[in-house]
Amino acid sequence: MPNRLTINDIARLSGVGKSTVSRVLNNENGVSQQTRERVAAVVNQHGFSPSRSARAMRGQSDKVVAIIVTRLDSRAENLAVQTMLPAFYEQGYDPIMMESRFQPELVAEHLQMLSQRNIDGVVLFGFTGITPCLLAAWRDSLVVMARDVSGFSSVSYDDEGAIELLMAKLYAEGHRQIGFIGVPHSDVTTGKRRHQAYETFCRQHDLTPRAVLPGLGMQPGYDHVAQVLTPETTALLCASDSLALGASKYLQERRIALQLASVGNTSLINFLHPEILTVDPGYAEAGRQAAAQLIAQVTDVDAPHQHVIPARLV
Amino acid sequence: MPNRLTINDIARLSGVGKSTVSRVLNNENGVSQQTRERVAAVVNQHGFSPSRSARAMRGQSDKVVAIIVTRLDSRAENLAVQTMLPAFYEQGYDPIMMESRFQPELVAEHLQMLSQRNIDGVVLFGFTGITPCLLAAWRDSLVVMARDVSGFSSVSYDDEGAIELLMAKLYAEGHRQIGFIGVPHSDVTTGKRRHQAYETFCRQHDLTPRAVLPGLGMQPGYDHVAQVLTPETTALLCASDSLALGASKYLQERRIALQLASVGNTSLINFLHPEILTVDPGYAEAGRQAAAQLIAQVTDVDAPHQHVIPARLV
DNA sequence: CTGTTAGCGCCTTCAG
DNA sequence: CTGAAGGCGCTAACAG
Repeated sequence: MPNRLTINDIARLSGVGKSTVSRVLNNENGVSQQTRERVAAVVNQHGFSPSRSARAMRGQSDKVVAIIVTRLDSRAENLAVQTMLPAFYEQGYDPIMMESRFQPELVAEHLQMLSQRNIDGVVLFGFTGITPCLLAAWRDSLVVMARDVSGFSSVSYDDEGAIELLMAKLYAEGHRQIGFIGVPHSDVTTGKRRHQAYETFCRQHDLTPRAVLPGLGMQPGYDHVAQVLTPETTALLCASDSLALGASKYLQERRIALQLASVGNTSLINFLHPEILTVDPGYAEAGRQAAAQLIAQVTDVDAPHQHVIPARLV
Repeated sequence: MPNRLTINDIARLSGVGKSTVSRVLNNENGVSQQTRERVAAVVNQHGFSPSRSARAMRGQSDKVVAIIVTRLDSRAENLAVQTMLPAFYEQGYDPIMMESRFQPELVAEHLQMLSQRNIDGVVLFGFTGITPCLLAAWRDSLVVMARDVSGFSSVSYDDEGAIELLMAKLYAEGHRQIGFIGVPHSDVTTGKRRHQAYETFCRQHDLTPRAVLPGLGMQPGYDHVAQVLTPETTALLCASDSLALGASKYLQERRIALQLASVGNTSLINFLHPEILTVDPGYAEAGRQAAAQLIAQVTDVDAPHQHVIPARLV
């Protein structure tokens, strides 16, 4: 692993000056085809690669980005990160990872730490409590995931679309008593938007809404499903896969047969409960998009931009 | 986020030379208390932090490590990484993450990429197909997780101990017909060792072993449980939590009541199936240990070392 | 105790 | 088209 060769060695080995080697390395023009090939040969032969630190010191960019997830074991975020990583690597960026655990203070600490690293940019998975002022210093080099923070780039999911898709499908299948289990409105996206989309659909189709908003997680799902169930209920819409998991456990225990539907298409739920109707919020695409957007932004070819990923029934 | 101050600025601002500032920054001795405090004040006041690249170039390390997980959504690995990250950050190391997806070629590619990055060290979550020669170049700066590769540092789980713990408990509860569902022996740890520990316990306690080794994952668990069930079977031991999840789905569907036991204590399984007897292989501790070992090793205060984390009933 | 002087490996003028 | 010379921010000798 020691890459002890330097640009000087390569220069000597191929009988040219360092600047020429540098030009070849950076694909600059102003080098004869002959020389270029000769240098390239030596470079490849020795598996030489320029020192990133030296580069960084000269220019600016370290080519390092950070990805701050809420929890490492969030299935949804995993799916996004899974496409994000390769996208970054392809462009020569090294992604370092951090966990916020839904704590704004931890985000602050992490960003603090990152600012001492001369990081190029940050992808932050948003959650309740993230405020613009917390991120102020990063206006140009930050992409928020799953949430839109005014003034910042973001890649978010189509909450309304996802709910509409599911509701329309349930409705088409004949369901008229559809319960909803979600997240408090303090969570704008998973909470407020999804719930409102549900309410809206109910209103437009003359259905009686019955909703409960205990919050994210399996346990809340389990504990609170009962509250939206009436003897007539035939279907239940869940704002997230963890809620669906919890709710479905409850229903199974009570032997209550209900058509479940949920936002969030993960392998876990697909295996455990293939009967659940799910919609893919586009995690994979969101990951790619976030990486692309961040790179575009820090490479100065793009301005902050709000991007919404369309949902897709599966 | 631009840390535009340099050591020179600090020197000027506090009326000393750069070397003095450097000494203060690195807590070296040979600076009067007076001067030290004055410089420190200026540093804090301006929130100055030295450029990592410049430091790295001057011969110090980059303070960057890589963590190569098999899958970002492995619950077991998540738990280990969750403790590993803070451990690295505390020591000033930036962890970059990669996914191997159980493909040795991908590991090779990643290591290749890392060697051009002048990385300090690597934590690699092992799997079948990882050979010493693949890792040869990293002998001194690599820690393998969950597997021991001869000649390399490793942090592994106590496979035998975990199985014994579970079997002993099942036995103590009166179970005499205990099935086993595991992983082929090509996987030395989760596969061979756990299965053999099962066989050994059966032999020692005069039980009739009944095992099937379809491989990791929920689907294999679901598809193959039936093969180890007899009318007399009262308990089933699973080599991993995903197998347990699969098996338990099958049993639930068939309304077969069985005491399940499984290696792998994750919140998912604890919620979904609290009735399953689980043993914690010590993921959290393993993560801490791996980080500590890697740091000790690259700081040159330690030699490669095989570490085994004890299992613990929960 | 403290300042001065060299580079680390690279990119970037600037001459040739 | 190419090489020589500087300097990025920092640390490590070496002088005072």
